[in-house]
Amino acid sequence: MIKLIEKSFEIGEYLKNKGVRPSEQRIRIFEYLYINKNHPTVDMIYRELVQKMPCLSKTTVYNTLNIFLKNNVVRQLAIEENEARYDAVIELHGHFKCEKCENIYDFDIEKTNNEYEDLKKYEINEKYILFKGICPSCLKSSK
Amino acid sequence: MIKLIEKSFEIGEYLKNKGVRPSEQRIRIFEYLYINKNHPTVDMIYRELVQKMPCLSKTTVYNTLNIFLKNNVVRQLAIEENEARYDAVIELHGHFKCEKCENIYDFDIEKTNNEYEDLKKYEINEKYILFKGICPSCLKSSK
DNA sequence: GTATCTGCAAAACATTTGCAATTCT
DNA sequence: AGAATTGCAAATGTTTTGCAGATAC
Repeated sequence: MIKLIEKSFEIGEYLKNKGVRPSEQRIRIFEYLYINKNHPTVDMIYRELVQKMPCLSKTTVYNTLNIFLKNNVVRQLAIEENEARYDAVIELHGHFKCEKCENIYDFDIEKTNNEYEDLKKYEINEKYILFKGICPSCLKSSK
Repeated sequence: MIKLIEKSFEIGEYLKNKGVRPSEQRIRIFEYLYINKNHPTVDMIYRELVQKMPCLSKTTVYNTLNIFLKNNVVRQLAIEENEARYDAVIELHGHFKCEKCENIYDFDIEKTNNEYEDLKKYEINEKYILFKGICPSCLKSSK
Protein backbone atom coordinates (compact mmCIF):
# COMPACT_ATOMS: atom_id res chain seq x y z
CA MET A 1 0.00 0.00 0.00
CA ILE A 2 2.63 2.48 1.06
CA LYS A 3 4.63 1.26 -1.88
CA LEU A 4 1.81 2.20 -4.18
CA ILE A 5 1.49 5.66 -2.71
CA GLU A 6 5.22 6.22 -2.97
CA LYS A 7 5.14 5.01 -6.53
CA SER A 8 2.23 7.29 -7.32
CA PHE A 9 4.19 10.20 -6.02
CA GLU A 10 7.22 9.43 -8.13
CA ILE A 11 5.06 8.93 -11.19
CA GLY A 12 3.39 12.25 -10.50
CA GLU A 13 6.77 13.99 -10.62
CA TYR A 14 7.70 12.15 -13.78
CA LEU A 15 4.49 13.15 -15.50
CA LYS A 16 4.86 16.75 -14.38
CA ASN A 17 8.33 16.88 -15.89
CA LYS A 18 6.84 15.70 -19.15
CA GLY A 19 4.21 18.42 -19.03
CA VAL A 20 1.28 16.18 -18.07
CA ARG A 21 -0.86 17.04 -15.07
CA PRO A 22 -0.83 14.00 -12.80
CA SER A 23 -4.42 13.07 -12.06
CA GLU A 24 -5.32 9.87 -10.22
CA GLN A 25 -6.36 8.18 -13.48
CA ARG A 26 -3.22 9.21 -15.33
CA ILE A 27 -0.99 7.98 -12.53
CA ARG A 28 -2.76 4.64 -12.43
CA ILE A 29 -2.54 4.18 -16.17
CA PHE A 30 1.14 5.03 -16.23
CA GLU A 31 1.72 2.81 -13.22
CA TYR A 32 0.08 -0.10 -15.03
CA LEU A 33 2.33 0.37 -18.04
CA TYR A 34 5.40 0.88 -15.91
CA ILE A 35 4.89 -2.13 -13.63
CA ASN A 36 3.61 -4.65 -16.17
CA LYS A 37 5.76 -3.78 -19.17
CA ASN A 38 3.47 -6.01 -21.20
CA HIS A 39 2.78 -3.68 -24.16
CA PRO A 40 -0.94 -3.73 -23.41
CA THR A 41 -3.93 -2.75 -25.50
CA VAL A 42 -6.36 -0.11 -24.28
CA ASP A 43 -8.73 -2.89 -23.31
CA MET A 44 -6.13 -4.69 -21.20
CA ILE A 45 -5.40 -1.51 -19.26
CA TYR A 46 -9.07 -0.74 -18.82
CA ARG A 47 -10.09 -4.22 -17.67
CA GLU A 48 -7.37 -4.27 -15.05
CA LEU A 49 -7.86 -0.78 -13.68
CA VAL A 50 -11.64 -0.72 -13.65
CA GLN A 51 -11.53 -3.34 -10.89
CA LYS A 52 -9.95 -0.86 -8.50
CA MET A 53 -11.57 2.25 -9.99
CA PRO A 54 -15.11 1.12 -10.82
CA CYS A 55 -16.19 4.33 -12.53
CA LEU A 56 -13.16 4.57 -14.80
CA SER A 57 -14.17 5.11 -18.41
CA LYS A 58 -12.52 3.62 -21.43
CA THR A 59 -12.67 7.07 -22.99
CA THR A 60 -10.39 8.27 -20.23
CA VAL A 61 -7.91 5.53 -21.03
CA TYR A 62 -7.96 6.60 -24.67
CA ASN A 63 -7.68 10.27 -23.79
CA THR A 64 -4.86 9.67 -21.37
CA LEU A 65 -2.84 7.55 -23.75
CA ASN A 66 -3.23 10.16 -26.46
CA ILE A 67 -1.94 12.82 -24.09
CA PHE A 68 0.91 10.51 -23.08
CA LEU A 69 1.73 10.01 -26.75
CA LYS A 70 1.77 13.71 -27.47
CA ASN A 71 4.02 14.37 -24.50
CA ASN A 72 6.37 11.51 -25.25
CA VAL A 73 5.45 9.56 -22.13
CA VAL A 74 4.64 6.39 -24.07
CA ARG A 75 5.31 4.89 -27.48
CA GLN A 76 2.55 3.44 -29.60
CA LEU A 77 3.32 0.06 -31.12
CA ALA A 78 1.76 -1.64 -34.11
CA ILE A 79 2.29 -5.23 -33.09
CA GLU A 80 -1.15 -6.42 -34.02
CA GLU A 81 -2.63 -4.72 -37.02
CA ASN A 82 -6.05 -4.15 -35.50
CA GLU A 83 -5.35 -2.87 -31.99
CA ALA A 84 -2.84 -0.32 -30.80
CA ARG A 85 -0.45 -1.25 -28.00
CA TYR A 86 1.48 1.02 -25.69
CA ASP A 87 4.88 0.98 -24.07
CA ALA A 88 6.16 3.16 -21.25
CA VAL A 89 9.73 2.37 -22.27
CA ILE A 90 10.46 5.10 -24.75
CA GLU A 91 14.14 4.29 -25.22
CA LEU A 92 15.07 2.65 -28.50
CA HIS A 93 14.53 -1.11 -28.47
CA GLY A 94 13.08 -3.89 -30.58
CA HIS A 95 10.13 -6.20 -29.96
CA PHE A 96 9.95 -9.91 -30.50
CA LYS A 97 6.54 -11.57 -30.58
CA CYS A 98 6.43 -15.32 -30.04
CA GLU A 99 3.92 -16.87 -32.39
CA LYS A 100 3.26 -19.68 -29.95
CA CYS A 101 2.93 -18.21 -26.47
CA GLU A 102 2.08 -14.73 -27.79
CA ASN A 103 4.47 -13.13 -25.33
CA ILE A 104 6.27 -9.99 -26.41
CA TYR A 105 9.94 -9.69 -25.54
CA ASP A 106 12.11 -6.58 -25.70
CA PHE A 107 15.60 -6.63 -27.13
CA ASP A 108 18.42 -4.15 -27.53
CA ILE A 109 19.24 -2.66 -30.89
CA GLU A 110 22.28 -0.66 -31.78
CA LYS A 111 22.01 3.06 -32.08
CA THR A 112 24.17 3.47 -35.14
CA ASN A 113 22.39 4.81 -38.17
CA ASN A 114 24.93 3.64 -40.68
CA GLU A 115 24.11 -0.03 -40.70
CA TYR A 116 21.75 0.35 -43.65
CA GLU A 117 23.51 1.33 -46.85
CA ASP A 118 20.30 2.53 -48.49
CA LEU A 119 19.60 5.05 -45.72
CA LYS A 120 22.93 6.91 -45.75
CA LYS A 121 21.23 10.14 -46.80
CA TYR A 122 18.13 9.81 -44.67
CA GLU A 123 17.56 11.42 -41.30
CA ILE A 124 16.26 8.67 -39.03
CA ASN A 125 14.19 9.84 -36.08
CA GLU A 126 12.34 6.72 -34.97
CA LYS A 127 12.89 3.02 -35.35
CA TYR A 128 10.20 0.41 -34.97
CA ILE A 129 11.55 -3.09 -35.11
CA LEU A 130 9.28 -6.09 -34.71
CA PHE A 131 10.33 -9.68 -35.22
CA LYS A 132 8.08 -12.69 -35.06
CA GLY A 133 9.07 -16.26 -34.41
CA ILE A 134 9.44 -18.73 -31.57
CA CYS A 135 10.91 -17.87 -28.20
CA PRO A 136 13.45 -20.13 -26.42
CA SER A 137 11.01 -21.62 -23.93
CA CYS A 138 8.50 -22.53 -26.64
CA LEU A 139 11.32 -23.97 -28.75
CA LYS A 140 12.30 -26.16 -25.82
CA SER A 141 8.79 -27.42 -25.06
CA SER A 142 8.09 -28.30 -28.69
CA LYS A 143 10.90 -30.85 -28.84
CA MET B 1 -3.65 -1.52 -73.53
CA ILE B 2 -1.87 -4.52 -74.92
CA LYS B 3 0.58 -4.05 -72.09
CA LEU B 4 -2.24 -4.31 -69.59
CA ILE B 5 -3.62 -7.46 -71.15
CA GLU B 6 -0.18 -9.01 -71.21
CA LYS B 7 0.36 -7.97 -67.63
CA SER B 8 -2.99 -9.42 -66.61
CA PHE B 9 -1.97 -12.69 -68.14
CA GLU B 10 1.31 -12.81 -66.29
CA ILE B 11 -0.38 -11.90 -63.03
CA GLY B 12 -2.90 -14.65 -63.64
CA GLU B 13 -0.12 -17.18 -63.90
CA TYR B 14 1.58 -15.80 -60.84
CA LEU B 15 -1.59 -16.04 -58.79
CA LYS B 16 -2.30 -19.55 -60.02
CA ASN B 17 1.16 -20.62 -58.91
CA LYS B 18 0.38 -19.26 -55.48
CA GLY B 19 -2.87 -21.22 -55.36
CA VAL B 20 -5.18 -18.25 -55.95
CA ARG B 21 -7.77 -18.42 -58.72
CA PRO B 22 -7.18 -15.38 -60.92
CA SER B 23 -10.47 -13.53 -61.23
CA GLU B 24 -10.70 -10.13 -62.89
CA GLN B 25 -10.94 -8.38 -59.50
CA ARG B 26 -7.99 -10.26 -58.05
CA ILE B 27 -5.83 -9.51 -61.06
CA ARG B 28 -6.68 -5.81 -60.89
CA ILE B 29 -5.96 -5.61 -57.19
CA PHE B 30 -2.64 -7.36 -57.55
CA GLU B 31 -1.83 -5.22 -60.58
CA TYR B 32 -2.47 -2.09 -58.54
CA LEU B 33 -0.11 -3.26 -55.80
CA TYR B 34 2.49 -4.40 -58.28
CA ILE B 35 2.54 -1.28 -60.43
CA ASN B 36 2.22 1.35 -57.73
CA LYS B 37 4.38 -0.16 -55.00
CA ASN B 38 2.96 2.48 -52.70
CA HIS B 39 2.01 0.28 -49.74
CA PRO B 40 -1.63 1.31 -50.05
CA THR B 41 -4.54 1.03 -47.66
CA VAL B 42 -7.68 -0.86 -48.63
CA ASP B 43 -9.34 2.46 -49.29
CA MET B 44 -6.60 3.64 -51.65
CA ILE B 45 -6.93 0.47 -53.70
CA TYR B 46 -10.70 0.68 -53.74
CA ARG B 47 -10.91 4.35 -54.69
CA GLU B 48 -8.55 3.83 -57.61
CA LEU B 49 -10.06 0.63 -58.98
CA VAL B 50 -13.73 1.55 -58.57
CA GLN B 51 -13.23 4.19 -61.27
CA LYS B 52 -12.59 1.50 -63.88
CA MET B 53 -14.80 -1.16 -62.27
CA PRO B 54 -17.81 0.79 -61.02
CA CYS B 55 -19.49 -2.11 -59.25
CA LEU B 56 -16.40 -3.23 -57.35
CA SER B 57 -17.14 -3.67 -53.68
CA LYS B 58 -14.86 -2.77 -50.83
CA THR B 59 -15.73 -6.14 -49.33
CA THR B 60 -14.13 -7.76 -52.33
CA VAL B 61 -10.97 -5.77 -51.77
CA TYR B 62 -10.91 -6.94 -48.16
CA ASN B 63 -11.68 -10.54 -49.14
CA THR B 64 -9.07 -10.56 -51.86
CA LEU B 65 -6.34 -9.13 -49.68
CA ASN B 66 -7.11 -11.68 -46.99
CA ILE B 67 -6.79 -14.47 -49.55
CA PHE B 68 -3.57 -12.91 -50.82
CA LEU B 69 -2.26 -12.81 -47.27
CA LYS B 70 -3.12 -16.42 -46.60
CA ASN B 71 -1.42 -17.51 -49.84
CA ASN B 72 1.64 -15.37 -49.28
CA VAL B 73 0.95 -13.10 -52.24
CA VAL B 74 1.18 -9.93 -50.17
CA ARG B 75 2.54 -8.79 -46.82
CA GLN B 76 0.51 -6.77 -44.39
CA LEU B 77 2.28 -3.77 -42.92
CA ALA B 78 1.54 -1.83 -39.77
CA ILE B 79 2.86 1.55 -40.80
CA GLU B 80 -0.05 3.51 -39.49
CA GLU B 81 -1.57 2.09 -36.33
CA ASN B 82 -5.16 2.43 -37.44
CA GLU B 83 -5.21 1.21 -41.02
CA ALA B 84 -3.57 -1.84 -42.56
CA ARG B 85 -1.33 -1.42 -45.58
CA TYR B 86 -0.30 -4.01 -48.13
CA ASP B 87 2.82 -4.76 -50.11
CA ALA B 88 3.20 -7.09 -53.09
CA VAL B 89 6.93 -7.29 -52.43
CA ILE B 90 7.16 -10.23 -50.06
CA GLU B 91 10.95 -10.42 -49.93
CA LEU B 92 12.56 -9.19 -46.73
CA HIS B 93 13.03 -5.42 -46.70
CA GLY B 94 12.58 -2.43 -44.45
CA HIS B 95 10.31 0.59 -44.78
CA PHE B 96 11.16 4.21 -44.23
CA LYS B 97 8.32 6.68 -43.83
CA CYS B 98 9.14 10.33 -44.38
CA GLU B 99 7.38 12.43 -41.77
CA LYS B 100 7.24 15.37 -44.16
CA CYS B 101 6.18 14.11 -47.58
CA GLU B 102 4.59 10.94 -46.14
CA ASN B 103 6.21 8.82 -48.83
CA ILE B 104 7.23 5.32 -47.92
CA TYR B 105 10.60 4.10 -49.17
CA ASP B 106 11.89 0.54 -49.21
CA PHE B 107 15.40 -0.35 -48.14
CA ASP B 108 17.47 -3.50 -48.01
CA ILE B 109 18.21 -5.23 -44.76
CA GLU B 110 20.68 -8.00 -44.17
CA LYS B 111 19.46 -11.51 -43.80
CA THR B 112 21.71 -12.55 -40.94
CA ASN B 113 19.93 -13.35 -37.72
CA ASN B 114 22.93 -12.94 -35.48
CA GLU B 115 23.11 -9.18 -35.43
CA TYR B 116 21.06 -8.97 -32.24
CA GLU B 117 22.82 -10.41 -29.22
CA ASP B 118 19.58 -10.71 -27.25
CA LEU B 119 17.98 -12.95 -29.87
CA LYS B 120 20.67 -15.61 -30.16
CA LYS B 121 18.33 -18.30 -28.87
CA TYR B 122 15.20 -17.14 -30.68
CA GLU B 123 13.90 -18.54 -33.95
CA ILE B 124 13.13 -15.52 -36.11
CA ASN B 125 10.55 -16.09 -38.83
CA GLU B 126 9.47 -12.59 -39.82
CA LYS B 127 11.02 -9.15 -39.58
CA TYR B 128 9.11 -5.91 -39.71
CA ILE B 129 11.35 -2.90 -39.77
CA LEU B 130 9.94 0.60 -39.97
CA PHE B 131 11.94 3.77 -39.59
CA LYS B 132 10.54 7.27 -39.56
CA GLY B 133 12.37 10.47 -40.31
CA ILE B 134 13.08 12.82 -43.19
CA CYS B 135 13.94 11.67 -46.68
CA PRO B 136 16.78 13.24 -48.72
CA SER B 137 14.57 15.35 -50.96
CA CYS B 138 12.68 16.82 -48.01
CA LEU B 139 15.97 17.44 -46.22
CA LYS B 140 17.18 19.37 -49.24
CA SER B 141 14.06 21.51 -49.62
CA SER B 142 13.99 22.46 -45.94
CA LYS B 143 17.35 24.18 -46.09
C1' DG C 1 -13.78 31.55 -11.53
C1' DT C 2 -11.64 29.85 -15.32
C1' DA C 3 -9.03 25.94 -17.21
C1' DT C 4 -8.75 21.29 -17.39
C1' DC C 5 -10.26 16.63 -16.75
C1' DT C 6 -13.60 12.93 -16.64
C1' DG C 7 -17.04 9.88 -18.44
C1' DC C 8 -21.35 8.93 -20.72
C1' DA C 9 -23.61 8.52 -25.18
C1' DA C 10 -23.28 8.90 -29.87
C1' DA C 11 -20.62 9.10 -34.01
C1' DA C 12 -16.99 7.73 -37.02
C1' DC C 13 -14.01 4.47 -39.08
C1' DA C 14 -12.01 -0.07 -40.30
C1' DT C 15 -13.00 -4.72 -40.86
C1' DT C 16 -15.78 -9.01 -40.84
C1' DT C 17 -19.86 -11.84 -41.52
C1' DG C 18 -24.33 -13.63 -43.46
C1' DC C 19 -26.40 -14.40 -47.42
C1' DA C 20 -28.33 -14.28 -52.07
C1' DA C 21 -27.03 -13.70 -56.82
C1' DT C 22 -23.59 -14.57 -60.13
C1' DT C 23 -19.75 -16.76 -62.30
C1' DC C 24 -16.50 -20.41 -63.33
C1' DT C 25 -15.40 -25.32 -64.32
C1' DA D 1 -24.73 -29.26 -61.09
C1' DG D 2 -21.45 -27.91 -57.72
C1' DA D 3 -17.98 -25.03 -55.89
C1' DA D 4 -15.96 -20.66 -55.61
C1' DT D 5 -16.54 -15.63 -56.01
C1' DT D 6 -18.76 -11.35 -55.66
C1' DG D 7 -21.14 -7.57 -53.39
C1' DC D 8 -24.80 -5.70 -50.63
C1' DA D 9 -26.42 -4.92 -45.94
C1' DA D 10 -25.80 -5.56 -41.32
C1' DA D 11 -22.83 -6.55 -37.43
C1' DT D 12 -18.56 -6.06 -34.86
C1' DG D 13 -14.75 -3.79 -32.84
C1' DT D 14 -11.70 0.13 -32.12
C1' DT D 15 -11.14 4.90 -31.57
C1' DT D 16 -12.85 9.71 -31.57
C1' DT D 17 -16.03 13.50 -30.59
C1' DG D 18 -19.65 16.37 -28.27
C1' DC D 19 -21.03 17.73 -24.19
C1' DA D 20 -22.36 18.25 -19.24
C1' DG D 21 -20.83 17.72 -14.70
C1' DA D 22 -16.88 17.48 -11.59
C1' DT D 23 -12.33 18.76 -10.24
C1' DA D 24 -8.04 21.38 -9.90
C1' DC D 25 -5.33 25.66 -9.74
